[in-house]
Order: sequence, then C-alpha cells, then structure tokens
Amino acid sequence: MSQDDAGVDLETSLGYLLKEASSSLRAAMEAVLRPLGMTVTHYSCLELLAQRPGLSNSELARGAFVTRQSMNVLLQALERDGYVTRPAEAPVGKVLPTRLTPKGRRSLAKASAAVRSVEVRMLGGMTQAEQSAAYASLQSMIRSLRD
Amino acid sequence: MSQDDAGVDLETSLGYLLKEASSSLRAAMEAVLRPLGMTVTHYSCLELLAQRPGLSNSELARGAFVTRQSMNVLLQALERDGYVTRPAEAPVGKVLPTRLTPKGRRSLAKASAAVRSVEVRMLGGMTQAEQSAAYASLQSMIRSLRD
DNA sequence: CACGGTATGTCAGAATGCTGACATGAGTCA
DNA sequence: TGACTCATGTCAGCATTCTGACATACCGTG
Repeated sequence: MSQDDAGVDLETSLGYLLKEASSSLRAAMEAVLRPLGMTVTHYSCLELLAQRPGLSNSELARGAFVTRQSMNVLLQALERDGYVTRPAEAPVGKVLPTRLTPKGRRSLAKASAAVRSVEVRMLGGMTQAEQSAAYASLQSMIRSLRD
Repeated sequence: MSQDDAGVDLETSLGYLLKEASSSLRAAMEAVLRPLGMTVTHYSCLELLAQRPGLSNSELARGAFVTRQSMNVLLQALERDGYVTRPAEAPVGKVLPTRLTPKGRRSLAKASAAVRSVEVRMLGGMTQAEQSAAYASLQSMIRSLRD
C-alpha cells in the first residue's frame, strides 16, 4: 500500500500516466481479442492493411510499433493461414505489397468490433471537448519527442 | 488521406494515438538511459523504490507494468550488483521489502535527471492548461478501462 | 479452530520481440 | 557511368518477458 509521499511524485507525472493508460488499453484489447485467437499486433496488422491495402512489411512494422523482423514473422504466419497474400516476386524493387484475403477481412471484422467496444468504453467518461483536448495533447507530445 | 470504411480509423483513433505517444516516450527514454547502462524497467524500479522505500517485488512489478516474475529476475540482478538490498528472510509473511543502497541512489540520480529532461521536452509545446487537460484525460481513460 | 480465497516469492519452460548481419534494389550526385 | 547512401526483406542468435506451476503465508467467514 502507499506510505509517505516524500520525493518526486510519480502520480503526477504525465509520462507515468501515459504508460499506465497505454498499458491498461493494451490489457483491455488483449482481453477481447484472446477469445478470437488474435493478438494486438495481429489485429493491428490486419487493421492497417484494411485501411491501406498494399502496405509493405516495413511500413506495417512501423505502423504497429514493432521491428520489421518481428512483423515479417507475423506476416509469414498470416500468409500461411490464408489471412493475407503477398506476391512471390516484388513488382518493383524489393517491396512486397501485402493485401487482405476475404478470410482476413472476415476475421478483421469481428476483431474490429471488439476493439471498437473497448475504445468506446475508454472514452465513456469523457465529453467531446475532453476527447478533442486529449487528441491534441497526445499529438503535441508525439511531435515534441520526434526531434 | 481520410478513408471512411467500416474499420477503426487509425488516423483519428485515440487508442492508436495513445500507443504512438507511449511508444515515442519509451524510445526517447531508452535513448537517454542507454548511455547510463540502464533500461526503462530498470529505472522505473529504482524510481519507485526512491519514492516508496520497502516496496515488495509484486508491488514493484505492478508499478512498472511487468509481471512479478520479470521483476524478480531484475531485482536479483540489482541486488547482485549492489543497487538494492533485500532481507534474507521475510520480517512478516513472505513479503521481502526492498530498499535502495547508496550506490543505487547515486545511479538513480543521474538517470532521473535524464528522464526528467525527456519529460520536459515532451511537455515543451504544451501550455499549463493543456497539460492539466491531458492529465485529466489520461486518468479518465484509465478509470474507464479499470472496470 | 478449520476452512476456502487471495496474495506472495520463486523455479522452469515457452513464446515473443529484438539486435546483428547480409544481399539486393532504388535513388542521388559528381 | 560509377560510387555512395539509404531502405527493404530475410536469416540467425540472443535477450527479455510471459505463462504455468508450486509451496507458503495472511485474512476473512463459518
């Protein structure tokens, strides 16, 4: 339990709060995706492909915040199980554009609904103005850290 | 490029932005802690102990957002290298209260300054009001997800 | 007092992600 | 054209974290 509050207070650190929120969100997403046999990175990859068909392995990796090596392992599994397709040879350069299969699209539909319910729950106690403020705040943090 | 399909729009999703911000913060922290030979979890553990001396392994794990098994291996390494101390036997129950050594405190001092500089940079483009709004928003999200 | 329910510390194996490295292709510039 | 730089896909090895499991200690209720 909590004792004395001497020293720097982690409870008032935006960085700590950011990590806590992100951790909570990930846990909630894992909870709803597990019954569907899907991980968060798994879902993220499919969602990215739905919105931007033809994304390459490296681009997917950046979008899902993992290394391109990790994403490659995932893509090989997704391709083997018939969720995505990649051409055997690169149309141009070395980039292999990836696309969802109908099976992948069906799988994503259920996962997307589950994830959306989590996000709705997360935003439940916030007004529209508060959501906009949160959006602007997060973007500001990202922008400041990018340099 | 805005696209209106059935899926979650990643560009406007607060969840995605939250993950992006958290990822950026972690990367920035890793960058400044690496020269000090320290990882983020490593630092988090020391910072927690500085603010709440006598924290147990499980409590440290929850505070650093890892499992108690992971925290245990970290604590064993920190104890072996002389950054923290734990009694050989539990004063009460099974809980082993952990404390920083002077060496641990010195190590933390440098790391803490580095991390603080990152947080200052992250908050650079925000007004005081925006920081308060961000704080309230994140707490609201955490609260909503806790149920 | 006895009893479940909960929490803790710890060990072992498995899974996941990362770092390092290599070859290849595209773009840049002198 | 040739050299240089950068990005990509991929393989291999390593590190870190997690899952599963066990024994133990506290606490509430009956």
